[in-house]
Formats: sequence, structure tokens, C-alpha cells
Amino acid sequence: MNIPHETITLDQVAAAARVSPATVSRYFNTPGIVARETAERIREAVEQLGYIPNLLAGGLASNRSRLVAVMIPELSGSIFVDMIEAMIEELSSHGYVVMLLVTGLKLETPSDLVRAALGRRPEAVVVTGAVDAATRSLLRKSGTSVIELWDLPAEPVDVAIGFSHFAVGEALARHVHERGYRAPHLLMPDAARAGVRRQGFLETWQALGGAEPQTTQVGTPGTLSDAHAFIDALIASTKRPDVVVCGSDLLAFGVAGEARARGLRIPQDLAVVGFGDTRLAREAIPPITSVAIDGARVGRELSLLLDERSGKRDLLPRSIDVGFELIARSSC
Amino acid sequence: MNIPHETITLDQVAAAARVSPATVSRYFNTPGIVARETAERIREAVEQLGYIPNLLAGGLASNRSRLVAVMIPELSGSIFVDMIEAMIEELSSHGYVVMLLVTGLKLETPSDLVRAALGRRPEAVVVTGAVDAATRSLLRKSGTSVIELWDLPAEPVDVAIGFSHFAVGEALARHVHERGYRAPHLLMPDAARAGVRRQGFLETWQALGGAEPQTTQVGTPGTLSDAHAFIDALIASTKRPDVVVCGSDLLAFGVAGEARARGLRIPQDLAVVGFGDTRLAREAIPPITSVAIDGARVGRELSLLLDERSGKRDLLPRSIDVGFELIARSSC
DNA sequence: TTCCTTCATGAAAGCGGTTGCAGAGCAATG
DNA sequence: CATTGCTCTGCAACCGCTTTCATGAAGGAA
Repeated sequence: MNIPHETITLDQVAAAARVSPATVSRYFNTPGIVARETAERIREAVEQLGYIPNLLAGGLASNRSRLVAVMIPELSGSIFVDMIEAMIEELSSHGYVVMLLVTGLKLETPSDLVRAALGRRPEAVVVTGAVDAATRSLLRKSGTSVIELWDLPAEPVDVAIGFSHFAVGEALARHVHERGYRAPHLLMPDAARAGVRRQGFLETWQALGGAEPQTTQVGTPGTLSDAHAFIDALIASTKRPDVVVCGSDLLAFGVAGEARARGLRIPQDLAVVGFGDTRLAREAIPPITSVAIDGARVGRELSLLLDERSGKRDLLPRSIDVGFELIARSSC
Repeated sequence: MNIPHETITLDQVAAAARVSPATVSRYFNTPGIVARETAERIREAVEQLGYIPNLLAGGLASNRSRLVAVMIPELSGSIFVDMIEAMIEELSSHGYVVMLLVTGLKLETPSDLVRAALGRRPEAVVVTGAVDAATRSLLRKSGTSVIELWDLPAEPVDVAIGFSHFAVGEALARHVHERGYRAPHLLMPDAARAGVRRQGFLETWQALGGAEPQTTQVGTPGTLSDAHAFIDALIASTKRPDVVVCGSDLLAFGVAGEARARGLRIPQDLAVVGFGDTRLAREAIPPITSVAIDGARVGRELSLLLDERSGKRDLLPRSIDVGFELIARSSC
């Protein structure tokens, strides 16, 4: 730290190993084509000097930054966090580094943020929610891959990795119906995708012959306070649902917790279903039935895609369905 | 996206504005020294071409990556998340970009991860927890600033930004005592810093003439399940505490929630205190008394430090105390 | 008028790698 | 023995920007 540091460069390694810089570069990037004993000499030199390749320089020269920008509205309390975490780990193990852009909940993303990110020439920009027009055009112009997460839009901008929210709603309706519940209440954020899940639920429920469920909308994303307010209203009301289908685990958790505090038993007096399969759902008492998305799988698909795109660009927009899994627990 | 993209370079902007590349560079980096009307020409050219500076190249040339690596054990359920979020926002607004390294909970950080991060030549590496020896030596050799977060070690490796955990323990003891509670039970993770808080509490409590509090240790970081198990034990036990001082908001939240579900009133039958001032504490019913750390302030101090260090390195290791605030709510 | 500053800009040498191309060495083939 | 085809390595031209140094113009002092 304190001695103005002498940084080791590739040239020095090359000199130490008595080979040309090009060969050292190949040692790192295409190990297969370096002769065994040359490689060994280089390995020793690298080790001995403690060389760490400068990826800034490498990225500049090769036009491969191995950087992925992830835009996320907020970190704490976000339903994406578990997935982002899994994604980061997966991408890391493939040599990609994730830079996080917290865009804030308001729809408009400050374009400075995006510009700063694009300045790093990321190989992909992952967006988790709606993208405003300005940002969208910026991204389009930039030429990076744009990955839309958590949804399968009919016309993806570039690539979408996600699942069908409609199908989730469907599955939830089936599950709830199968378990014998007949008076569901939907507690959902007013976001687009939650809306699609609700739609899926409603249509399926109707097809199953159920009566029109009640619905409560809350702001995006739902908070514990929303859940508490909901239970307040529920207690006060005369016609009670037998199950609450929530737009997120946090909502479900809040509903279940507050219901219990008011003396209701879960699931006998009130069943609860969440969404996201976060630890909150897993560790609640009782554990909450939820819908799991395989975050690691998303990360894997993403790094696969990037590796494949490197060099020859695979230009077809497309959707990758990673599916979901309804995990039945004792809350419903 | 689909047309193999023609990237705009600084040279093109220079040509369009009829100035040399050097001047365009100065326009971005030291705007003050460019003549007003030249600047205007450049601004137009930039706008018209939609130029976004390549920070990879810039960083390489200037040896200023404006990148900060943040090592964090885990993202979901981490007590750091709120702070990290605030930090990211603060750093972003100063032109820094954060890359996140999720190191996993085990103490040993895979050195590949660190190496990959260092390859990007970050200006600082922020570590939130203990660092194993291998990583430490790697960092030391690399010459980047190392920022230890959330603690004020007697001998910081480089720079520490944090607060006194001992003082937090002290403040908690005072608060609890002042409110008239006399039988506290400490529910703490077995981590080093939580241990210091506990120590602070215990010593202060003793100084206040209180009887030796009970203590329960859980794994790091505490989980909801830990909290639930704790309440189970508490219900079964004959000598009950009147207040539970928890090592994290999550624990406090779990304790309060489960206690209520068992029919205890908060705080009359059992008071609860948390740590971290997360939304969980704020939104719980009743809201939970907690200790807030100003994450944004940490981010600010960090970017200040980095700006100051750029160029002439300020070589003194030092500690920056950002303090904390005990936020009294109705749970205690 | 002459000389010295100050201000704004340009020329060019890097920053630390990557990669297309060419060549050396060597075994296999005709 | 000449040719061909491999495998491995080196040369050198970039990648896109920053920054030192030099220069010309303009303004002020002597």
C-alpha cells in the first residue's frame, strides 16, 4: 500500500519466462495452444511475480469487457435479491463481473447512470423491470445485449430470460382449488407482471368453477405495512376469505404473521400463499407455500448466452423460459 | 443491436468538432480549461453522435478505473444490504461504479474471485467482514485501497469506515435500563463484532448495577428460525427476561413476531430491541427499537476519500467514525 | 516595440494488453 | 529429397483514451 506500487505487467512476465508477450497472453486466453513446457515456465513466472492480468487493458484490446450491468430498482426488500445473488455467483464463476445499478423505484432511470454503465462497455445490460423510452433508446444504440429478466414478453427487445407469469397464476389457482379453498383473496402489487399473474389466477379460477375472488391492490413492491393494513381490514370485514394469495413472499409473510398475532391459525383459519420462495417464506412459522424461480439457472443461461455471442453475434432476439416451481408448504 | 455496431470514438467527435482528440478529452475530464465556444462545439458533436466515452480505455490510460469492489458474504438477508444500497447510490452519483463480490459465508474467500476483481484495477476494495490471510496478502500486494466497513479496528489495514460496536452495546444497555427493564436476555450471532456489542452491553449493564444478563448465541448471521427457536425455549423456561436484545433486526423481528403469535404483548410482556434499522424493524407491529447506521454517509466518506487519494496518495491508515443512532420505537 | 505571461490547443508517446499474419521447426507423405 | 501440414511462437499493429510537452496567440508590463 504505502510504497507507490510497482505493478507487474505482462511484458515482465514474458521476460521472466523468456517468451514473447503474445505467448503469455495466449497462456491466459487460449491455454490449449501453448506448448506444455512453455506453459510451465510462464506459470512459474506468473506465480513468482504475483502477476494479475489487467482486465481493463485486455478488455480494451479484445473488446470483451466481461462485465455485466444489472439494473435493479432497489436492493433491500426487492423480490429480485435472491435471484440477483444467485446470478452474481453464477456469473462470477464464469469470469464475469457484475456491476449493480440501483435505479430507484420511479420509472425514469437517470440516464447518467446508464451512460456511466455503458461507458464500461458491458457485454450485457440486465434489466429487471420496465425501462423508460430514453433508456431503451440509449441501450439500443449502444449495441450491447439487453437481457430482460423475469418475464417473457411477446416481443423481447433482445433477449428475455424468465417465465410465464400467467402460468404461475394458473398453477396457483389449481393448487388453491385442489386444496379445497373456495374463497381466495388476491393481494397484489399494482405492477404489470403481478397483474398478469392475477389474470392467470382469475381466468383459471373461473374455469374451475370458482366464484369471483376478491382483490386488493397495493403499491409496488408490497410492504409489510400493506400486509398489516390488509389484515386489519380483513378482521373488520364480515366475509372472510379462506386463503390469501399474495404477490410476494414479504406480503405473505406479513399477512401470516399478523393473522397469527390476531389469533388466527394458519392455515386452518386462513391459508396463505406467497411468491418468490425467499428465506422469509421458508423460515416462517408455518413455512409458507410459494413459487420458486431458479436464480442460478438464470445466471447460467446468461453466461452461456454471452459466451456464445462473443465473436459472432447471435442476432436473434429470443426468449428463454426457465420455468418455475410451486413449492407447497404447510401454509396452504 | 442487430447491425454490427459502429462505435463512436473520441477521435470521431474530435473530427466533427474540428478540434484535436486531446481537447475533447479535456472537455470531459477538466472542463474548466476548455474555451467556452470550443466546448460548445464539442458538446454539439457529442450530442449529435451520441458519443459515450469508453471508460475502459480511459481507465487504462489514466490509471483511474473509478471502480470500487465490494466484498460481501451474502446479499439476501444480510444486515449490510441497506448500507450497501445507500453506498452504491452515493458512489454512483460520484461517478464510481460498484462491482459486487459475493464471497459466501465461509471465511475463506475464493482467491479467484479476488483476483478477478483486482484484474479490473479497482480503486478500492471494500470488505465487510473478516478477511482471510490469503486474501489479505493479495490485497496488500495489489496496492489498492482497502476499506474495512462497519468496524473501527485498533489497527486498520488501510482505512476503516465504521463505528464503535462497544459504544452501541453501551447505548443499548443505557436505553434498556432507563426504560426500566431489569432482566435482559441477549440474543446474538457468534460473530466478532456482535460479540463486541455484547461486551459493551454487559460491562455497562454491570456498571449500572444490573444483574448478569442471560445470553444466547446463534450462528452468523442470525435467522428467523433462530428467533423462533429462542421463543420456544423462552416459553418453556420459567424465568423469563423482560427484554430481548437482538444482534440484528431480523432476529428481533422474528422474536417479536413469534412472541406475539404465542400471545405475548410487545413490549408489556416482552420488549425487543434490534440492530440495523432495516425496514423490517420500521414496519413491524409494533415498530422495533433499533440502531441505525447511516449507509449513505459511509458511501460519501468513501467517495471523498477516493477523490482525495487520486493522484497523490494519502498514505496514512485511518479510521473514520460515522457513529450510530439509537432509534427508540414502541417495542422497547 | 520587445519580452514575459497566461491561456487554449495540438502532437505524440504511452497505458497493458490482443490478435492477424508469418515463420521456424519437425514429422509425415509421396 | 522435396513437399506438405502441423504446432508453436514472435512481430507489430492496433484498442480508445490521457497527459506531458511544445506552440501559437493574446494580453500586460517595461
